[in-house]
Amino acid sequence: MKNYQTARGTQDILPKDTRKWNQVEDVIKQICHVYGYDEIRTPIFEDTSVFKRENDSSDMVNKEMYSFSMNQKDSLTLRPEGTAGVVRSFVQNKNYANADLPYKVFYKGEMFRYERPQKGRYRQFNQFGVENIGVKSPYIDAECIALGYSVVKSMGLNCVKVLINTLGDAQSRIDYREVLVEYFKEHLDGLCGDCQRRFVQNPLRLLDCKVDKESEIMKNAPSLQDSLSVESKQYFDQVLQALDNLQIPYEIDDRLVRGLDYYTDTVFEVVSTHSETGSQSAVFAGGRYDGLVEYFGGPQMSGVGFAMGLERLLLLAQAEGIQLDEDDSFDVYVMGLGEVNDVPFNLATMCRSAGYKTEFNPTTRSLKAQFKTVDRKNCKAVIIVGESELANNQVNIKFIETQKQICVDIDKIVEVLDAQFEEKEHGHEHGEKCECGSCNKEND
RNA sequence: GCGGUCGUGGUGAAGUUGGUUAACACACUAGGUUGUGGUCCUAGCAUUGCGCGGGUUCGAGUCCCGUCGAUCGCCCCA
Repeated sequence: MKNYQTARGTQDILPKDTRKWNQVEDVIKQICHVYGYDEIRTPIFEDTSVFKRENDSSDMVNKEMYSFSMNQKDSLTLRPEGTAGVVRSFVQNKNYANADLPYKVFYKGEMFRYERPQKGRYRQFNQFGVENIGVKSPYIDAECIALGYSVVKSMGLNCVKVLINTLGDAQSRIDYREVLVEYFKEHLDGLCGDCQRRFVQNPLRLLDCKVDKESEIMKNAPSLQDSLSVESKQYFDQVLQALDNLQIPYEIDDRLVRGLDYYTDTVFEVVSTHSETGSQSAVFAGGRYDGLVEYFGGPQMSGVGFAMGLERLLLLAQAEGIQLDEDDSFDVYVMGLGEVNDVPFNLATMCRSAGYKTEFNPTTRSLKAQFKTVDRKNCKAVIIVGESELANNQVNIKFIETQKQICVDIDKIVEVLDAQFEEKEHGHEHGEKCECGSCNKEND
C-alpha cells in the first residue's frame, strides 16, 4: 500500500500553526512599513541564469537548485533565494531611472534548495528579506541590520547576537583571494579534505573551517584586513559607528565570509545563542553587493539586504518559550435538541451577519457531548434550541463565563448578544433577570 | 554528498534471550443523569495491525536486506 506523504524536506503548515505564521507576518509588515519598505512579489521560478551566475562557486547555486525544462531548450529554476530575483526585477523595470533612490523593498515567500533536511533546514522553506538598492551608505547598512534586528526582537527573541565583518570592495576581495590562494598553495597537505576542496571552489570559505580552525596554518593565514583598501576600512568603521548609534550590540568576526559570491564590503549574520538550536543557528544574514545590478544589465549601483529564515525564527521562538498563539475562541455556539429543523442553522446565520464568530452543530449529539465541544472550542456564549421553547418562538442563551442562562425571543437574539458583549467590553455587569414567563430555569 | 541514531494508535509511550491476547496513560466516543460541559464511575477505542517492501524462522514489533521518512553531526546555508 502506497503511503502518501509530503515530499522530503517539505511540510504541511496546519491551521494551528498558520496562526503563528500570521503573527510573524504581521510583525514583518508593520516593521517594514515603519522603515518605508514596500512589498515586492517576484516569480517563484525564473530563468536559471538569474540564479546561476558566471563564476559563482557556491554550493547553493551549483548543486542545490531545482532546475527543470519543459521544452528541452530553456532551463527554469525554483528560486533558492530572493535577492537575485529582486535585482533582476529592479533592472528589468528600470527602477534605477524613474524611482526615488534608494529602492526599498521587502519580500517573503517560499524558497527551494535541494539539501539534506535537518531541523531548521528544509527543501521548501520561507524567507523574509529586504533589499535596499541604489545608494551606498554606511547608514543604510546599519539601517538594514536594524530592521532585521527589530523583527527578531519584536518576536520576543532574546538569545541572538549580531556578527559582522567586511570583505572589502570588489578589488580588495579579488586581491585577498589571490593572497589566500598563494598562501594555502604551500600548505595544502596540512588541510582537511573539505578545505582542499574549498581551496579549489571557494578559497574565502577556508577561513571558517571548523576542523582546521586551531591549526597553525590557519592561524598564520594572511588576514583579510591587510588587503582592505583605505576606503573599505573607513566604510566599515562608519557602519560600526552607526550601529553604536542605534545601540545594537555586535561582534566583529573577521572569519565571517558569506557563501554567496556577490557580497562586497559589509557582511553580517545574526545567530541564535540558544542551546537547543543545533547547527542551524543563523536567523538572518546578508550583506552589501556592489556588482549585482550591473551584472543584470543595470548601471553601476550598490545594494544591501538580508534574508531571514522564517521556520528558524519560529523554531527559536518556540525554543525560547515564546507564546505565539492567537485567540482562537468562538463568540457563539448554536446547538439543537430534537426536532428543531433548520432553526440552529438560521440562528447561526443571524449571528454571523451581526459579526459574531459563530459555530453551529448540525448533528443530534447529546447536550452533554455538545457542551464538551463548546469547552474545546472555547465559546463565550451558547444558544440552545429546544423543542419546548421553540413552541413560543424562543431559545435559551447561556453565557459561559457567568454561567447565566436566559430564555429569549428568537428575533431578539442579536440584541441580547450585543448587550452582553458590550457589557463585557466595558467591564461591568448588571443583573439581568430572565424575562421569560414560561421558562422556569433562570440563572443557575 | 558523507557518517551516526531512530520509526509501535489521534498523542506520550511499554513490549524482557524472537513465542502465542500489542501494557499503561492522555485524548476521543457512548452510557450512568428520558434537555446543559469542565469532577467521578462504567464501557468502547491499533482494517490479525507495529513507516513501506522483501528475507531468515515452526514462530518476528523484536533478527537480516532494501526502501521511504525524521533526527544529530559534517558539508552548505536562512
